[in-house]
Amino acid sequence: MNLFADIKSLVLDCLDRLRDDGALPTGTGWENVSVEPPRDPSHGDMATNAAMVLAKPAGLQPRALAEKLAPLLAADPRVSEVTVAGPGFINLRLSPAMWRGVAAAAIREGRDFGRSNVGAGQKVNVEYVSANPTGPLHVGHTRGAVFGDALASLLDFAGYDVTREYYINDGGAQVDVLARSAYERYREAHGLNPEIAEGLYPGDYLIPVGAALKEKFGDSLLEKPESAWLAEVRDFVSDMMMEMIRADLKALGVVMDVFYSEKSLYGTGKIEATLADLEAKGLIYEGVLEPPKGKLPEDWEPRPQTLFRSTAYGDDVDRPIKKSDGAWTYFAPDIAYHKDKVDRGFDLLIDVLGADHGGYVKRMKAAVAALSENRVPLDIKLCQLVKLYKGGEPYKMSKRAGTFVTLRDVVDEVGPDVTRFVMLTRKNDAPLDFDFVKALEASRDNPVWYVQYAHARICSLMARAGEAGLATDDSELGKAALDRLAHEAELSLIRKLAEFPRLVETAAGHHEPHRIAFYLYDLASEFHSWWNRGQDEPGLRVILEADSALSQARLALARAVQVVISAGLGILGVTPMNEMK
RNA sequence: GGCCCCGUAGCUCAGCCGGAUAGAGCACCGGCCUUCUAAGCCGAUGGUCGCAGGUUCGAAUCCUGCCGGGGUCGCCA
Repeated sequence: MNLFADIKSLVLDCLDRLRDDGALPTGTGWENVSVEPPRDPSHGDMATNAAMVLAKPAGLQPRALAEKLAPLLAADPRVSEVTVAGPGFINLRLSPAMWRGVAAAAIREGRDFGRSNVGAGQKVNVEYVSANPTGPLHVGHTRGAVFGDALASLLDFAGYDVTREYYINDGGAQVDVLARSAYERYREAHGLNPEIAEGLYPGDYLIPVGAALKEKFGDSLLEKPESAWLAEVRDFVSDMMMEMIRADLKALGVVMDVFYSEKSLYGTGKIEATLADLEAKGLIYEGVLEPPKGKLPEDWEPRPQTLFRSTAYGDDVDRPIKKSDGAWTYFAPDIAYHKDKVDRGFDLLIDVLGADHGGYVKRMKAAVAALSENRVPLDIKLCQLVKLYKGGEPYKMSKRAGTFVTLRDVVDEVGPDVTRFVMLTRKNDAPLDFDFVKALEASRDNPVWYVQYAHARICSLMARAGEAGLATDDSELGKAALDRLAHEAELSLIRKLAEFPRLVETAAGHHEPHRIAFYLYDLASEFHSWWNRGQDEPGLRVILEADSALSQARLALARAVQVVISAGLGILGVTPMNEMK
């Protein structure tokens, strides 16, 4: 149930009637009309901007239009009061029963409360992590993993048909470097001194890989030229790296639907077909790029290359898809990969990338626009840097990789739930400070703790209520006399609950899962505040010996809060805690 | 130099496909609480929304320019 959506459709119905009566011109759409909680609650329960948005096409003053619309709205039994205010807002007050119905709906619908169908089953591909298979995932990947995963869940909750996908960059030069690095560890496993030359991967995580190579190949690769072992070692090692990465992701609770290998694009004609597609559209030509503006790189020289006319789709310059020696640039398989996504019938593509890929956005959007003939939108979400701290001090150590902090380091330190929540307490395009100490702190300024605490507190309350002889199962709570909830703090809490379905739609529409985290913090805050009133005013406590009907009603409200916290955390991939340890 | 992101209270940040008096936490200040239901609660102060223009009935939000911070910029992906 979504009360805001219900009232919005009421507003739209009334607008239709005004149009049918000739008060509004035919052909005008209602897409800019919104129904939302007013900033100042004293204005009412909900406000619509309909009169202001439609004043111009109607040829009326906003307030005059509002006066026409108001009586139609007031005639609806759900609406108890309508006022026209300010520049033309229409403020609605709903009957308290409507609001109480929200709590009942939350209990009835459980963790499906707030589920929406705005996505209308559209097929969305969310590509995230997509780290090179050359080592363990680090903190930066962790943020992308959490963000992408939460976004995917959010879209699913909002009615999209979501595919979670990982693109394995196993086709470029970096996997050759990986193979050479692992070969040195293989030699090391035979008691030889490894030569970790400049440019090779130095991390200790390759030592067991060297041992595995020894186990598989014995000494058969020693003393052989690189050409004899490179391909075999490369495949073996990148498979091992992917195993490790999958395990890392699993530790964080991330499970992909599809792992798509870059290598699989080669030798299948897919890249060539993509090129042919673009060529047929007149977007491929041989040319020489202008040098970059400003300071010229020292070794700049003009080179003829095969170029993609990305400027035809909003990019700043055309981009090379072949190097001057005729080999593909990394961009070519990436276009082919995105063409494959388009061909698989997705209605929307989302790529989650690190902020250092910012320069890549325009060309990829151009490519997808060209390939899909503007049918399939591509949204690229860039995740900014994570800065790690420990009690306010910068934290850089890693036991495993030596040079960078890994996903495992973080998860081992604070657990997957805290990792995930904290990573979502900032919007993706803002840098994130992650403090290992603060993340585990039991205080109000730690959002994870504060939200979990609210949930645990309710669990504890339910247990006590049971001991006090009150019914705590959903079917009984669903029958509670909610009309006993009359205190302002209680109604305000219910109104907060009612926002959740609307928030889900907004967050999904913006592709911004962090909004769920912020909402949960607000909700927890509101709940704790209500709860704490019982300290000073015993009459506001949930469990009241003298009034079991009221107790039951308050218990139902608490359950509704619990349900929404649980649903929200579910979207973020965080397990609600039943008790604080 | 081009492009992208960011700039909101002392600090950390929400809010941004235009809407009413710009919100939260921390810090600071003033009360309360010190076991009643779980690790405190209530309240006050605090803002030229980087600057300057523009569009609009209305701009933190959209457009242009500038300032400051970060990222990125042809055979690395």
